[in-house]
Amino acid sequence: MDTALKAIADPKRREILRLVWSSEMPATDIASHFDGVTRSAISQHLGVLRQANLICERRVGNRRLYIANVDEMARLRTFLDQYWSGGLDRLKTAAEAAQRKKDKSNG
Amino acid sequence: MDTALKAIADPKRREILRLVWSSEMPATDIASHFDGVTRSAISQHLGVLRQANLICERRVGNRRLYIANVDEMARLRTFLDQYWSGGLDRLKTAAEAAQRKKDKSNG
DNA sequence: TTCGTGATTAAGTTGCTTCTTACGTAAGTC
DNA sequence: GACTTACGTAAGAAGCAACTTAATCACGAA
Repeated sequence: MDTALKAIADPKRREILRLVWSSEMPATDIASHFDGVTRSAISQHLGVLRQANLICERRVGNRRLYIANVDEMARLRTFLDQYWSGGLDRLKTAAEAAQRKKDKSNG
Repeated sequence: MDTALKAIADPKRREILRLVWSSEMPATDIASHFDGVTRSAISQHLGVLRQANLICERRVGNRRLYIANVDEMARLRTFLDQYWSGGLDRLKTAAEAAQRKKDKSNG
């Protein structure tokens, strides 16, 4: 999960994810969306995204088509949602613990 | 926004944020929650979080109390929510563009 | 003003990221 | 087979990130 978070922390990689969000795209097309960066650099970004399981690769003849891994994206989103709501959970847990302590001292 | 994303990409910093999520905590207490890491290292993590505007610092006498910056957290969360739903927006925009093209060719 | 405590900052090490150039490989074209 | 296209991988440079130790700063107490 940490790998995925670090992967989307990079703006270029977020942009790549956007490009392959809803439809497949070959590596060359992805790279051509970025000016002043070599194809190799993009290929390495794709490697990072693949390692984070955020994209899927499919080989067709000469080319490799990439598309976002929606499931993993959803997992990441859920993880973050749980993190955001973690503060509330913490408060709740603390309140419950306090209640138990109180009950114990009163029993 | 990028700074904030990179800040929360680190597990130690996420843990720190958790600690100061709902109530202030002095730096020493924060550091004591981490084994095998010096106070200095934690202080530097606090610096990163402060630079990302994710925590607020308050000086009381000798000590510095930290607490999460809820507003900035909310902004970050919104940013990510918009990012996740960006795929749908993309589809929508593409569909609208296609529609306009169609209308134009028919008009 | 001197001392102790809480905490950051400085300096330096180690390791990771990002990038480029150069090379390698597999699939298509002639 | 020779050549091109589409890509990944290797190697190395430059910069950044995380950590440690040592020095420093801010404050309160004596």
